[in-house]
Formats: sequence, structure tokens, C-alpha cells
Amino acid sequence: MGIGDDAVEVRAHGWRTLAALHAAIEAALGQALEDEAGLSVVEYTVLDALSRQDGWHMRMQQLSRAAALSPSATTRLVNRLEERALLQRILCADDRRGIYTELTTAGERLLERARPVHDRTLEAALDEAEQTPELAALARSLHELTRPLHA
Amino acid sequence: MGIGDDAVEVRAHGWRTLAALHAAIEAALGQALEDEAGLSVVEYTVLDALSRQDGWHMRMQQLSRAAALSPSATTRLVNRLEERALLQRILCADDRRGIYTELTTAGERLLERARPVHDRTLEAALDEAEQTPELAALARSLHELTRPLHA
DNA sequence: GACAGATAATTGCTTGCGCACTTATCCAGC
DNA sequence: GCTGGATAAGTGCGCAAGCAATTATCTGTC
Repeated sequence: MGIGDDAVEVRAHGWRTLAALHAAIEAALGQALEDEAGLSVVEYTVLDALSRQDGWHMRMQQLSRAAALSPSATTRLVNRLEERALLQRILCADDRRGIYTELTTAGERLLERARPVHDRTLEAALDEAEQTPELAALARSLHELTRPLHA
Repeated sequence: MGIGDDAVEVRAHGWRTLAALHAAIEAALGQALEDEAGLSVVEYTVLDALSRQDGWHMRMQQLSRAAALSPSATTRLVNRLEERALLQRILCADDRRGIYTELTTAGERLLERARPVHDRTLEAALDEAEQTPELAALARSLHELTRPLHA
């Protein structure tokens, strides 16, 4: 096995580890958020992304990217959240193709209730990962990512 | 904002980055594998996991864990792969509840064809991530995970 | 100012997933 | 050696996802 093959194997292993850690965190978050706030992970992600816009609107497409979802899935996700009165669609005057979404106060309240659940569960999931041999290194490396600029 | 809130924000940011990188890689792999080998990412993952067992069998449950899938989803995934003659179920004599699976030669051949696609696509996806500001740090940190023992 | 091509969002359709329940088998204690 | 509880896998069902096609709107070119 040459040095090139080695690099291939390292990447493949890194990817498997990444996928495993992702699955573990997502499962933990999904359970907790569903139980305690009636939200799936993507639903929480969307509400959180909206709140992060700090009162400013977000187009469907930005939501798609934030949630890593197809446009059609985003439409239906927004439908569900709108039916639950957690967000509103706002037709945008300057580009009538575009649709903005923003949190309702009910959405903000639910998010306030869900956020501590999310944060606590994420911490627990990462702690657990740090004690799992295959995941520990990657889990720890998350601490060292450069901070987001707005924080 | 106190120091505790800071840690919370760092974790949340790390998780969003992990999720974004995961989504990017999965999308790239899914496209390429589907186009060039007719396999989804989980299907490839299962075949690859089986081949990594080096001729040894794998129980359904191990497959579940390797693919981060529920038992029922694993059953159906194995059904699909068995219908395509890529793997075989083998009833296990010493525990008749358990079912082992192993690659057929057709499965091995398809995997041989798919693996370079996978490896090449993964490399490209990671390269691209390393040039995306939000993802670069995490993508690079994958190189530094401790190597798997059997490699 | 009309037309061609691009872009934003939605809808129809198919597929794969998880949950809850069922079936088959193992094993521990009596 | 039988019975109760645990464990492995499979099934019925509803839901959410992606792809391809559709509709509405914008933009540049003549």
C-alpha cells in the first residue's frame, strides 16, 4: 500500500467518523427536542436560523441552505411551521417571486423554550462523544474552530 | 453574555459546521455514486462495511450501527441489496435469530467499481470544503484524527 | 416594449425512513 | 424441561425527503 492509498484511507476514515458523530448528535437532539418541544432537528434549525437573523427576514432559499434541504422540502417544512403559527410568510414587494419568512411571537417563545433543551443536549452528546474512543478526537476538535464573527 | 454562554455558542457553532460539512460531503457522494454506480450513500456504506470485515460475516445489527440506520430500515436496505444480488443473507447456525450477511462476487465487483468514485469524490469534496471559509478548519482537522488500528 | 432565458417557489409522484408491533429464538432460574 | 423475560429480525403504517415538471416573476437584448 503506497502513500497515496494511505491518504485515501485517512480521508475515508475521517468521513466515517464525521458521519458517526453527526448521527449520534442528531439522534440525541432529535429525541430531546421532539420530547420536550415537539420539534424535529431541521425544524429547530430553521427557527434558530430565523432568530439569528435578528429580526430580519430570510428568503426560502437561504432557509434551504441553512437546513441543507431541497427547495421542495423547504416549502413543505415552512408550510408545517406556518400551520403551527410559528412563522409567517411575507410577500416581498421588490421581488415578487421571493418570499420572506419571519418568526411569530409564538415561534420566538417556543424557540426560547427549545433552546436550552438543544444546548444542554448538545453538550451532553459532545461529552459522551469525547468519551468514545473513535469519536473523541473529532468531538474535541469542534472546540477549536474559529469563532463566528458575530459572537 | 457570560463565559458559560460563550461555551454554549461555540458548541452550537461547531455543530452547525459539522452538519454543514456532513451535508456537503453526503450530497457530493450521493450524486457521484448514484450516477456512476447506481448506489446511494448508505448502500455504499453497507457494502464497504461488509468488505472491510475481510471475508467475515456481519450481523444485521452491526450493519445498523455502521450505517446509522434503524433495524427496520436495515432490513429493507438489505432486501434491496439482496434483490440486486449484491449480498446474501446467511442463516447463522449457532444463533438462529441472527442473520449474517456477506457480499456476493457481484457485490464485490460493484464495490471495486464504486470505491474509486467514492474516494475521488470525497477528496474533491474535502478540497472544496477546505476552500470554504466556514468549513475549512473542520475539513482540515479530519486529516489529524488518529489512524484506525487495522490500517 | 416584447421576447428569451434565468430564477424563486410550489406541486405531483415515488422512495426510503422511523416508530410501534409482531414473530422467532435464546437463556436463566426453578 | 418449562416458563418468563430478553434479544434479533421483520412488517404495517404514516411522514418527510428528493426529483422533475410547473407557475410566476425578473432581467437583459434587440
